[in-house]
Amino acid sequence: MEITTATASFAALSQDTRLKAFRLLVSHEPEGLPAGEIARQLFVPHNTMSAHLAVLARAGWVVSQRQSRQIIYRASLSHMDSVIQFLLQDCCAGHPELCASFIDSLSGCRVSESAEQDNH
Amino acid sequence: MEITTATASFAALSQDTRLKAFRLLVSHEPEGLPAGEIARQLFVPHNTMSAHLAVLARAGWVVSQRQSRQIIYRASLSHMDSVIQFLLQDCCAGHPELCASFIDSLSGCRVSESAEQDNH
DNA sequence: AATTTCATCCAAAAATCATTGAATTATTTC
DNA sequence: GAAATAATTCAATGATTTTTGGATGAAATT
Repeated sequence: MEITTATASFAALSQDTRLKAFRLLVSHEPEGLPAGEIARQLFVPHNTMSAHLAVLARAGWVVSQRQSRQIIYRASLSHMDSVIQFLLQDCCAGHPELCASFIDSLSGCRVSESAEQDNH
Repeated sequence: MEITTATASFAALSQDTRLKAFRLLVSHEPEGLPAGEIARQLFVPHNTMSAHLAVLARAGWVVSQRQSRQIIYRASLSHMDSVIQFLLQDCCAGHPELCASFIDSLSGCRVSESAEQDNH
């Protein structure tokens, strides 16, 4: 990942409404939510929300798809994965012990019941 | 992690010089680097760098410690861990399959030789 | 084809952030 | 204690971002 891609990604999540919108979309995977519904749930005017969603989309955090009159937004979990990889990169090379403790802290997340495939 | 802590954290890394400084410090763990040295390596005036380091410190990405005339900065790997946890949080609850693929992608990071302890 | 609904685009004002010369503080050295 | 070194703080300017009223676009309904 390029450094400019990374700064743009962080900038996109550096704003309250946008971070909340992204998290909302993560919690609504994989169905997604229409723009207006996101605005409603976050108590933000639609045009303001639209501007924020455009920033998130430009940065790669969300993808959108028209569905009749609505535009459905979805979180891009693969982008999230890329950003996390980027952060850990230098660390894993020089300090594998952090990666170890990090994997430990993820161990609460078991993959037993749901085994779905996802393609975004 | 509070949402305002999270937005402040992302804002701190949303600027080229600051992101580079943080990565530089990650790659210099655990010794750290003095402020002036960071400024020199990134070709930034010291007062500009000082302002950026203050932002990183306020957000929790770095910690500093005076050592005679210099102020040594170090990356806070534990803060990085917290931010990543925050990002994955909603995901692990609802979509454990992403965490799985994420753990997979970390598997290249072996912890065999270095087994140091770290306390920040 | 006019109306309604859902959403984006435009443009301008307000707010926030980045940069840097000059001044200041803290520490060591002579 | 004066000079030198390392870094921060101050203040002012320039640049970017956020917000939103109003206009426009795209699809469905009548």
